[in-house]
Amino acid sequence: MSQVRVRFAPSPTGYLHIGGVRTALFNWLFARREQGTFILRIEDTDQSRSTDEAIQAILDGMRWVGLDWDQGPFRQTERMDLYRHHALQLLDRQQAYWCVCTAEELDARRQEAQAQGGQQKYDGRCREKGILNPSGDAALRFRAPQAGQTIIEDLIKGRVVFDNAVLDDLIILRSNGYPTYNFSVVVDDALMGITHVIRGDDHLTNTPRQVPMFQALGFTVPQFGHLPMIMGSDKTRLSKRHGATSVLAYRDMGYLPEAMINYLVRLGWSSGDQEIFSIAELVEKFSFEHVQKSAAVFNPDKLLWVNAYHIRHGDPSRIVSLLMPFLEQKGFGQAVKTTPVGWMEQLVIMLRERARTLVEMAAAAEPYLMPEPTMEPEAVHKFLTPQMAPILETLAQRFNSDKVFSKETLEGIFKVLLEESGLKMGQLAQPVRVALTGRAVSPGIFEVIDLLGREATMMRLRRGIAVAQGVHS
RNA sequence: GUCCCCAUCGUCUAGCCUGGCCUAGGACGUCGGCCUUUCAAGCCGGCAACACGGGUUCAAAUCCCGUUGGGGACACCA
Repeated sequence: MSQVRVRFAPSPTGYLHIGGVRTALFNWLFARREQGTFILRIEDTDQSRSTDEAIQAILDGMRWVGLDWDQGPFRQTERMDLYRHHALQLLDRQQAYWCVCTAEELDARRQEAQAQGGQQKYDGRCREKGILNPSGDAALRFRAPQAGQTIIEDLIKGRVVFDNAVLDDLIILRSNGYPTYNFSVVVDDALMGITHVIRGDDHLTNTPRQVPMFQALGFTVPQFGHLPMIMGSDKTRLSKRHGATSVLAYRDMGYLPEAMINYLVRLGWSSGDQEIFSIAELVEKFSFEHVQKSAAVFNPDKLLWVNAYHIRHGDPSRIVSLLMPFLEQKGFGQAVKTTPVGWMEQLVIMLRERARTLVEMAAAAEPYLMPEPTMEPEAVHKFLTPQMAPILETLAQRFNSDKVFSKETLEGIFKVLLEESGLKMGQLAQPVRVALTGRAVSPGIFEVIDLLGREATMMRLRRGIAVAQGVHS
């Protein structure tokens, strides 16, 4: 049984795009499922566009979503000798030839052909020149087959047939000595023993160009699987216009990596009616059989829902640690450090029902992390009225004299007071809520009291009473 | 322009390969209700799709052909 070897091969020309993450994910899932090897390769042969920052962003993004690689990251610029060696080998075998047409000439001819509506491919004028030692700048071209067909048995699309007549004599070595994409991929995929090339279907038409190169080089042709693309709401290729497309932007917006993975995998893949998956479940269930052939529209609303689900059902201690950077950003770093872990977990459990992102959760956490939470003016105006002051005072006294200060006894105190005063639950709970949190919206009032504990509850209640009495309003 | 891919609710999809169980299922969103101390969460329900036209067949969302529509590729970018 031959071991599965797959790769993710991004070019470092910008941040890591979520479309790229999905491609990486499918490769990773397949590798893990088959207990194969997942390789990370950086395709940086375009010197003018590749940057070190982009490489860093790719690695950071991959690490954040948890797609760990078994080999690499390899950089193509460190493997130049390999490409040159194999290109020259093709030259020796006359499967490649030197072309002395300049980029400008080619450009002009292409435009002319386009104007006349003709085929936009290299006219082959250097094909039979037999140039052996080009004097000036020259590029090496692959002699592509012009007869017959190239047939791809795609893992996702099925059988795809191309007439070789449409094949161009691609440049494989630029005049600056650098290999071009279609050639370096072939050499690397072959040398790295890649068994399955899983990539976006924008590469489908590159496949018949690459297959003859594998053959000319004497390499085994790998299997191919072309994933449908992700599109924006207007059905055009997903780009910045549609919103954030960098994975790290989603991290910063408070999305969980597992939610990102869960959402992305469902974009083009399914397992019956199931919507929520753990990573382990995905590894167990993933297969190309259920990968969709058609493109999918990215839906931020559903991603948000998936994220909220994972926040609600995730391990609280994990959510606490993921939440930490957002709390630090708000200046609560110190406050949290001196807070017991168990208390933080309770806070998260209390807040998770109404937070769709970690950013929302951090905002909701504020009143509980500061000794004197800021009071929303409208909430104060509406609920902390002078006539509420005596009732709150009574409540405070009874709370204070309560021996155990537990959720149950406090609820009892509340009930008795409601009966005595004739107030409805909402009429009492809202003022208390504003006194304790400064807001008109919060988790259940007894949960809040329970989390705050006697001391903080009493302090805040007193402050609320003062506000209600008009000490400042 | 040439080549290639694709086509089920607004969106993600199940079903299609191996026609009948489909009055087309689920999810997001949306609308209405329940629950309720606010807001959520949860629960119940509504609206909403087989692109079109021909075949094949007793029977087609499912098979075949065409049309239309969408996407992708045609660089000394990847």
